[in-house]
Amino acid sequence: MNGAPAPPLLTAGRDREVPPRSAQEQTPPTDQVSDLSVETVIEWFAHRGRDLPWRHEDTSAWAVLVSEVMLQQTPVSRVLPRWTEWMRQWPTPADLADAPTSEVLRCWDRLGYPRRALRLQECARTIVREHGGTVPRGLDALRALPGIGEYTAAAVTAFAHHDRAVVVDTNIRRVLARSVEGVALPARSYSAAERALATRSLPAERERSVAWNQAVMELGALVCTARSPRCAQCPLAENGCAWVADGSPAAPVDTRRRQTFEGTDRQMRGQIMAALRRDGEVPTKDLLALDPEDRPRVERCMMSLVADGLAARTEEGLRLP
DNA sequence: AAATCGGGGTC
DNA sequence: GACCCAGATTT
Repeated sequence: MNGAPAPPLLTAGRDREVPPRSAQEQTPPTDQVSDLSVETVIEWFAHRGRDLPWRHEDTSAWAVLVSEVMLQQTPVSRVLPRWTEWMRQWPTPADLADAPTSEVLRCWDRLGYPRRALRLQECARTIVREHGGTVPRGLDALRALPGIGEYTAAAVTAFAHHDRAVVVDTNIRRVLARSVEGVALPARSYSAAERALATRSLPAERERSVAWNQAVMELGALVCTARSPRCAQCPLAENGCAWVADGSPAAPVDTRRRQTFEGTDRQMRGQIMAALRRDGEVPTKDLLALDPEDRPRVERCMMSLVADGLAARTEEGLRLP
């Protein structure tokens, strides 16, 4: 555990400003979150942190895992009602394992990336089959579960099992990029240098590490936000934030452009899934009407949904699996 | 390393 | 209209 050799400490993101260091420098880098900052952020969280249901003491490890999967690329506000209904219907892994997949996909509703719902059910089945129905401990065992990657395995370890783990999500990346590196935004892709920074910023003591993970993530979600950070309310602003100390320099303009959603297969798949959730079964002719101009696109998306296990073929068209 | 995978709120 | 959101998986 944590046995991986530390990546080169001086590698920085492509678009990072890094103070020049000589190549033969021997001393370990000091750029990390100070003990005082850790205390300050944990204290801030105690007063300003949100009261989210999956943070309650009596919430099961499984319920925490479900929340983490739902929160992958999905804002808290949209997860809240879906998580509540989901946990009411399927409180344990065994409950979800036995549920009809069509109902699972309907309850997932419009959370997006519905393959997450399929993987969550597969995850439940694996937990029942291989772990006696209880969420396993340990990063390796968690990572082996469907739909559980590096982040979610660490989050479940920290927030469900209350063990020490290096949690790095988009919020934590941003807080560390600003407060330690002094840059407005982290690079688009997650680097080994960032993992190393998060690792050396994590308090050694178990209980404090859990509190830090929770608190710094919340700070990124509520204060150190991507668009217009509320530095006036930030406990780090006058307490060592490198970005504020630097005069809050703007992020370099990003010339790359993201794929527009309109007209993509993703949008079409979403429309087909919406129709299936509503009617259960939909004739092909009705699906083709979703884009009369581009029949190949509709057929391609129907094929991919079947291949993903999100839909099944009927004589007429598609139905929920 | 890059592409793909939803959907909606927000600026 | 572009960006963002407690990422994972595949190529």
